[in-house]
Amino acid sequence: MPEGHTIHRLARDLNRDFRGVSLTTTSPQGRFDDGAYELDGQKLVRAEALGKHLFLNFSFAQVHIHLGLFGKFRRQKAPADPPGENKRLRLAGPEVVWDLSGPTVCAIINPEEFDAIAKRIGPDPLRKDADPTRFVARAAKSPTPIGGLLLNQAAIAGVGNVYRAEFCFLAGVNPLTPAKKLADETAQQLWDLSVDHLTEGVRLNRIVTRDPDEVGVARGRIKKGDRLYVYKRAGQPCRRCQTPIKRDEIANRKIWFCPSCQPA
DNA sequence: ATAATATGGTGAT
DNA sequence: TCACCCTATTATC
Repeated sequence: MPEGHTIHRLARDLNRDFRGVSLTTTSPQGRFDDGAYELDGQKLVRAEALGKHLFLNFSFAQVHIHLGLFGKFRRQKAPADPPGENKRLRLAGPEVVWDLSGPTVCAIINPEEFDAIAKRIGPDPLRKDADPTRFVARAAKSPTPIGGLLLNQAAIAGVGNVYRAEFCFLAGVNPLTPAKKLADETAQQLWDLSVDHLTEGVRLNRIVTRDPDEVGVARGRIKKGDRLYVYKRAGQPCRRCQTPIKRDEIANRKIWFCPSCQPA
């Protein structure tokens, strides 16, 4: 399940497999039949990620994909298994096949629609063209809890529920703190954390915020269950101070924090 | 076998 | 703030 790193990694992997390749496209599920028919036989010019949005730029069409909470892309070497019931889109090249299931969005869009999305979302820490001052300035004005602002894709694009909780911990910030009460330096620190950790997320294709030195192995070798500081660890001891981790809710989503390392 | 849960987002109220 | 959409995996009976 996807935060921004997943989508950027996907764009990279799809480019490696399919950039410049003519693809056979089908919608085994049938819910994207028209689109798949239109794309069929076109070359993938480039896959690109903007926050949690994925764009597949074909020779004569652009596809917008958003995985939502459930969406997945899976890769197989050809020859591929027969597609199951729930494949919205199959992209088949001569050597590799990618299947998309469960997306919130999978649609052909026009340039105006692309521009509208690009304009709507905030700076993306995984993009070189991102402007962090937009995030810092917005935080300085926002009465929203910082734990909520970090989930707002118009404020910072690509951060999800795992990273938002982990970044607040790493910055020593209580997630309920109104964003505008934070020093600009703290907002900037949250931005810097997002750049570092999302980049690591792309590299590892997984979320690992834990300091490898604490565990004594490389970040990529940290075992499941040891990779995060607070996410889904309610009641368990803080990895830094042993205080039991607390759970709360911000913006309809659960969030976890250490009441001692992240005081109100 | 069935229920609960999940790294997301939209649109109505 | 809430209901709802999308699917797969894990937990509970």
